Amino acid sequence: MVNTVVKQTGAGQEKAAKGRRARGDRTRQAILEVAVDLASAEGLEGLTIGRLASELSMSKSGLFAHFGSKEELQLATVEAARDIFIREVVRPAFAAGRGLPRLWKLCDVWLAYVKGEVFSGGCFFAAAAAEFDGRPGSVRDRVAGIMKEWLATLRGAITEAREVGQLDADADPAQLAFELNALEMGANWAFQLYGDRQAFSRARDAILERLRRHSTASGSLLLPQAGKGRGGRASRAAAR
Amino acid sequence: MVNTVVKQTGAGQEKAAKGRRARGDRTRQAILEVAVDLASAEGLEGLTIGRLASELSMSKSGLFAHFGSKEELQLATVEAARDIFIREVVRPAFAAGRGLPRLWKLCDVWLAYVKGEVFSGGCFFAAAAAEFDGRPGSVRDRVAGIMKEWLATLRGAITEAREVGQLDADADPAQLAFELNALEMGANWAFQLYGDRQAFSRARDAILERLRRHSTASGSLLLPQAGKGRGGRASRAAAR
DNA sequence: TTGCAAAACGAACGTTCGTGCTATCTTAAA
DNA sequence: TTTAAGATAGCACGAACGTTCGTTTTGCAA
Repeated sequence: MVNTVVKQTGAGQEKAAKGRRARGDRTRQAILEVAVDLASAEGLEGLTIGRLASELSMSKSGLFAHFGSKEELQLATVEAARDIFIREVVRPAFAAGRGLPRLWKLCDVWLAYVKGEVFSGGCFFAAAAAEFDGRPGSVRDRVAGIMKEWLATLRGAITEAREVGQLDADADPAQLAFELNALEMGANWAFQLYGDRQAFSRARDAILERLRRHSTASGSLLLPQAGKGRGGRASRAAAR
Repeated sequence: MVNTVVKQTGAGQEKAAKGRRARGDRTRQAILEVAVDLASAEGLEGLTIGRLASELSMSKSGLFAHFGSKEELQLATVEAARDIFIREVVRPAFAAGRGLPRLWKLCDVWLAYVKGEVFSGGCFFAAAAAEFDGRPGSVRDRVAGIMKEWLATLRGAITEAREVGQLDADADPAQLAFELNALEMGANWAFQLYGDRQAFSRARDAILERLRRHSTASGSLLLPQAGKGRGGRASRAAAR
């Protein structure tokens, strides 16, 4: 039953199965993989050690030993979610050129990250922030810190876009970042609560409108044309 | 200990203390008053019968008898929150004239409702929606229904404003309602997580910009002037 | 082959959860 | 003054929670 979690493969697995310790690390990672998905759907508090253990067909105590406390498990889960977020959203967006293309990509990939159900409960951090915003503690602090990172990333791309003359000088980075983030989270909210996929095209349209409004002549050429792309049903039907 | 909750006042109390039943109803209401505030801060699931009972200095079983199940308690709490929301937000906004004034008032009063901490955990429904969006059941359905009512109220005001020529004909009510709601919830999010009061002026500015963008010449006269009103510190310092 | 530390287990701890059952108190009506 | 219904309390339940403990299994190193 132990090896239900971590199969002792012969060789050629990503990280060579070197020592006893490595085995433990792989189990830990396997636990967190499930924990992250479970927590995004049922909340970090609803993420129960017993539930998690039975989901992985291992004992509560064996699982518990990896973390030492529920709070540590929650923190590790948050950290694992951050890794996934960076891999799925931040890194791909940074493949785009500095400034406006990157800013737009950040927003576009974020919407895809929710739409594609990278986490089955939508944006992990939107859920965690709502759950912990009223409970002081290390989990809350970490979640708040990560969302600050995200806002800083948006602000950074906006500032760059201004510096290279793609956005007007009167575009306030903090204000614009607030609005873009709010529209993204609004799409997440509508999709989670109503399964409303149209929310993504609404958010997309609103964001593009926002960006165009502050774009210089050279900047606006870097944005997708209206009615194109991953838009709603209507825009696809009207295209061509 | 009974009368810790409902004091047996002589007379002149709002509803005359008529019968045994009326007394129970008043206790029920007193329970819900506390329940709503507790739930907005700690969540509808974190709202515990034992905790609620000790908060009211009454027994678990005595309190429990009023509802029969936790789910019924949650539903009653949601309903009580809706009553408060209607009293604090919808009703005041409907005092404003039909169309654009009412639409703006809806947004403005909503921001005040969060800023003024009508519920100590911020917008009750934003919290409840985030908590229950992944758990099917009657609570989720009711919360989703109430938020649909709110969006419909926004859409209704937008449609009215269009009909009386205050908003452009090309302003899509569903799209605009989505954006206004997203910006409001964004302010709630920033305030809950960071205590950031500036978020209110950011949301206010963004909403006004949205409304002005779609306003006709006659409509724009009905909106507050830029940089005036309950804005942030900066706008107050710059005024006059 | 044996030794030994890491990993996982199983059982139990004390607490809290939601939920019943029954007795007692309060009070309008008879 | 008696009666009966409604409101509340007291107590107990089974389950699940996070956590601790001692033991067993596992697999590299000597």
